[in-house]
Amino acid sequence: MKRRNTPTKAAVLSLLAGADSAMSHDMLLEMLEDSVDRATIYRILNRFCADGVVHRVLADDGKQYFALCEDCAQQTEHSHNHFHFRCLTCSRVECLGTEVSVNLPSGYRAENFNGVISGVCSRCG
Amino acid sequence: MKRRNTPTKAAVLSLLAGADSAMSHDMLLEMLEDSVDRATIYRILNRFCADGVVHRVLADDGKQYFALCEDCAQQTEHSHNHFHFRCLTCSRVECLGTEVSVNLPSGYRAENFNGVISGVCSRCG
DNA sequence: ATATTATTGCAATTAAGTCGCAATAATTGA
DNA sequence: TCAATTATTGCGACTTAATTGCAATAATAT
Repeated sequence: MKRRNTPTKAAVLSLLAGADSAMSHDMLLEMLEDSVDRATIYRILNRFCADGVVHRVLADDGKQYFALCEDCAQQTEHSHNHFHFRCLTCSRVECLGTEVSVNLPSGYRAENFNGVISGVCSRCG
Repeated sequence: MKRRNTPTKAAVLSLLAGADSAMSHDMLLEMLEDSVDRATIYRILNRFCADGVVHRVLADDGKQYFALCEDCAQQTEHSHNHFHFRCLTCSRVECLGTEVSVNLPSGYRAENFNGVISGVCSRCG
């Protein structure tokens, strides 16, 4: 399963790189002006996740949002224990820098972290 | 919109009260042996949420889970800043007691907190 | 007992995401 | 450079979670 470079893949990547917030499938689809099939975008994003290029956030609106793994790319222990903030007004999903550590009961092993706080951001408040 | 007491509402409430973990729609439906319509359960749970009887957790499997607001019932500031743990093996969603405080950038106002960690719990690990 | 209206059941619908499969197009190697 | 291999795409159908409209039912108040 060696990965190939395709125009669409590159386009999605550059959109994510240029974005100042996490993006959903619809947002990407819209920005690509429907020149690409929905399923293709889903698949590209899933591959990015599998490859650790991007991380996935399931927001409390039930949608998945994706953001580039910028800072965490170099780290060996690839953890995403930080929160995301979803603005109920402008519906932007942005990354809150602060890493959070939750100590689990003994015997528990964490595999995935998903923390979302929704509310109103400063520019909408 | 004054609330009425119905057998189904009481049944759902007692199931939630007796559960040691958060419950999803399907789980409730199954425990009620399909004697109640799906939509009814959804509506009852949404009313419970609106009334602050129950809190809703959106887990990273894309499903909603509901748990009684036990400890937090008496508090005036009704905050749910605690994590839930979803076991990937037994798929139980349980409440992690520890309250977490995330400090937002200035000008941000939090409305909702949704924190889920998934992994393997002690009895499955 | 009766009127009011919240709640229910049913069916249809929305929305997010996935999947199978044939067609297309990156890559690899001669 | 060209052909072979196979990852990727597009299309459509499908799955799953949850919501909604509406008529029928039943809990409450008078």
